[in-house]
Amino acid sequence: MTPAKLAETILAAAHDVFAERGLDRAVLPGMTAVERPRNPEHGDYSSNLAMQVAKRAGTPPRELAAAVAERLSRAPGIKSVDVAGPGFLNVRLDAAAAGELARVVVEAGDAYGRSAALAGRNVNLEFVSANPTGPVHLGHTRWAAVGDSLRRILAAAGAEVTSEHYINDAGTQMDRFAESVRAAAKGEPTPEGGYPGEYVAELAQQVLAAHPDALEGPEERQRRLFLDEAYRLMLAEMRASLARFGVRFDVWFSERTLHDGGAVEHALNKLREQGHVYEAEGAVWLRTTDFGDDKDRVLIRSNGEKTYFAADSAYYINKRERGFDKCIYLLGADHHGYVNRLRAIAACAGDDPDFNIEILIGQLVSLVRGGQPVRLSKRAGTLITLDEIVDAVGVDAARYSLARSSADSPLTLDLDVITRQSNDNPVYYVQYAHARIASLLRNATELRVERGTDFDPGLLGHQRENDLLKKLGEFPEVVSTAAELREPHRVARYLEELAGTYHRFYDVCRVLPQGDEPATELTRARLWLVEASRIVLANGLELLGVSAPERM
RNA sequence: GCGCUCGUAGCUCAGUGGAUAGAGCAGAGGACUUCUAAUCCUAAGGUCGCAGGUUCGAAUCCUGCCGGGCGCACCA
Repeated sequence: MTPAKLAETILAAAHDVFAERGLDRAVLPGMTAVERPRNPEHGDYSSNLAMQVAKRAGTPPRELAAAVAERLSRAPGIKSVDVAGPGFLNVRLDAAAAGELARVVVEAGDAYGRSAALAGRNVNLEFVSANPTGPVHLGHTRWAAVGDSLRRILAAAGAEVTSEHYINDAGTQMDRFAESVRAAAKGEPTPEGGYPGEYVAELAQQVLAAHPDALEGPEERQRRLFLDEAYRLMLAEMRASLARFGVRFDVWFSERTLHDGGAVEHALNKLREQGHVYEAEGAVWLRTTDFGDDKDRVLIRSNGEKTYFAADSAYYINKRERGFDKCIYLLGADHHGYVNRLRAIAACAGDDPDFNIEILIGQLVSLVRGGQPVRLSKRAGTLITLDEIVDAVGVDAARYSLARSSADSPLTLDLDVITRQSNDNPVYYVQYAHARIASLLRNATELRVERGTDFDPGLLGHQRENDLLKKLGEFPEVVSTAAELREPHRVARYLEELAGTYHRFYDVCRVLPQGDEPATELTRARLWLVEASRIVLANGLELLGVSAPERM
């Protein structure tokens, strides 16, 4: 029996009790969930339903709980129901009902954990959106890992997801970048306000290699050539770095196309129609203060140039017109000042800022090495790139360590630890559980022991088997909760718990026959449980973009 | 100054109002004739930043204070 099924059964029992006693059934919630008590004395599952509704039902919680318990204990698959504390219902399942879960998981396979929780949602998920003026670096990496996992998790919860990377390829920063590359090609120092990094010199060499005459001809031709070539090379490098990190972007959206295609004009007109645009001091403004921003924002400067904010507005409106009902932005805490103005764009466009736009703010990653904080700076050359991180620890360890903690919490990475690639990273604990299972299954094949088409779930009655079954049963809810709360780290934490539960099972429950012993029904039942465990570990790791190794 | 955000074990972090606050790592002790010991078991480790409040119940919600990070452009 799955937790969801049990919750339904409990709710049904409560409905019966309410009907019997003539209580108002509207007091009961439409859905309820069961918890897994930490203390094993509190049963396999517990429900606080009676306490939640007692007050409004006008019945003491313990009395209500006792009545529900009496009915519930007669339901199939239920071994016992106790009322405890202020009104908890503590439920134990039959071994057979619990063991059935192994079948549910194995038969679902890859699909175990998927749901329709967010079905019908058409989501645009924007993250990273690094400027194409430098390599993807550590500052972006957390959002790459978290964003891509979120993409996978939202999709698993049934949402239609498009991941998107915005390219700020218009404006003066691009010109400064191109001029920095050109200066490097000429062997000149970096211009004022330009980009000094080593990568700039490398780009310069690449441009010269492809175009030996790049520094000849009219100034304007040179500028254009360096702009086009440096941009093309830099963008290709960014795409390669992110692809190597396992991050998929469905759309790379160029800011230039907004300007060239008239989308900015179109957006301005739309905002005007909604009545939130005005002119003052020679500039054109959006009255974002109508919707919680602390000051109005300029769309067109008095010199006629459109602001970055105008492009942001156009981009949002463009997304909505492409059919996305939810636009999610993943931003670092250094951009939290944009939250109100972005929400105001949605409101000014006539949308619901509490539904159509969602801005997730993540805390920044800081670094220590040798116990000393490391400050990252493009200028000082202490930038750490995504490629360097992957070279040092590999994709799995990097993605996992960034995705396993809540984006809300400031993260401190110790470079000494992370580059040591030791067991300090819990990813190995999880992966090892998968590799151990894969090894066991190889041995089973060698021994010609097969899982077969059926098994007796009642044989899975050992405490450690029960623990494992319960943990496997949690997975679908972990995924849907992670999707609803936009918190991929929940999947990682769950996998660590599952791996631990599996290791403890493995420690005391022999699966395969030893020596000349024959395979038994218990062997087969445990093979179903082991395969179910492998499936959930693999499905969970997939959601994090981390590999599930066959061997370690 | 205004605003946002974070504060939980020595370290890195979980804990969407529930029962005795958890994990990993580090440190102490134990288990290899191994279905992979990258594992398991035992013990130790806490003023959940501080002080009030809300309620049957608060690490969780509210207020104030303290401390860290970040942000406050007709910049991009």
